[in-house]
Amino acid sequence: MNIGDASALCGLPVKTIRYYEDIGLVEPARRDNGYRDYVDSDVGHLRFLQRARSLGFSIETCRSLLKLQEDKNRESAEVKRIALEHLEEIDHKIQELNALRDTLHDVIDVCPGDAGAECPILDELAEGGRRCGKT
Amino acid sequence: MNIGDASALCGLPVKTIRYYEDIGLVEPARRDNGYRDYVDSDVGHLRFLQRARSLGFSIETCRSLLKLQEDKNRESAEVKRIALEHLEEIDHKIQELNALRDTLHDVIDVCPGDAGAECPILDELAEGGRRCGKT
DNA sequence: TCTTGACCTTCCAGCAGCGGGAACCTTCAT
DNA sequence: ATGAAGGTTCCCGCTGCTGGAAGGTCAAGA
Repeated sequence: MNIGDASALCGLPVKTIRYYEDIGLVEPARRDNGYRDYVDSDVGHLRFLQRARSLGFSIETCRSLLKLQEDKNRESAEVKRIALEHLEEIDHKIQELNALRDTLHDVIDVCPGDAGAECPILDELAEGGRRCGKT
Repeated sequence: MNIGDASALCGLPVKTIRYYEDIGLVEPARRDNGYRDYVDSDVGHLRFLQRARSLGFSIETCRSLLKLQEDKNRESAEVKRIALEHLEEIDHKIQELNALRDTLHDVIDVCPGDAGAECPILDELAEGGRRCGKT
């Protein structure tokens, strides 16, 4: 099957699929005319990647997960470890964003938002009041 | 003052300061020897940028904010509008990450994490169960 | 005076994870 | 025969820096 069909089946853009081949993630056979020829297992891998990426796993982590999926001697503990590590990163990002959000919200709150030039937001940025997070 | 001193005062790496000059954010005078010469107002701008960036504003938004700070005819409403827009983006990201987190947590939860090869996480990625977010 | 070392300068390359577009080839339907 | 809709490679661009190479400058010590 051509790359366009594979794209339709896995939900990844053609460009992305070619990129994944470049970095050695899914390397399909080639036909005489030079066209890539995707078989079902290739599409399966692409779908796997699409889902893993949509869960926020990095490309390199996806590579590891794909290898684990192929490896029949794998231990689910290894997969779980990887996933937990990722979960922690996400939790960490959420924490950071929440702190950011609160700081931003506070400073926005005290801004009149009118036609005057007086602006606590700019003051905060310029002078860096004690309120600014990241102790 | 030299770039190293400016760096120490504003908390930005030397490389970053030079980059900000490249993109026209803070362009200090030069001395005869070619060295950049930062005055207090330059450092003020750098500190402003450091704080705005740490609040997650994009470089281009920082540029706008810096212009607004310079503009004595500004209206605080404009600043507030920009900040609110940014706040919404952050809220949006938080939503996404929370959804991600929940999905990930659910799938991790059912994985035994033992020495066996059986792994619901990989199954989920391969088959894409109904549980996978992003309707 | 010479040298050492810490600065400073420019430029070039690279990270993630693709997307856009040029320039070209292949296939298929009309 | 022709044109559209695929396919191919290649290279640049994005964000926001960061690292490194190759060199110029400056202050202090021997």
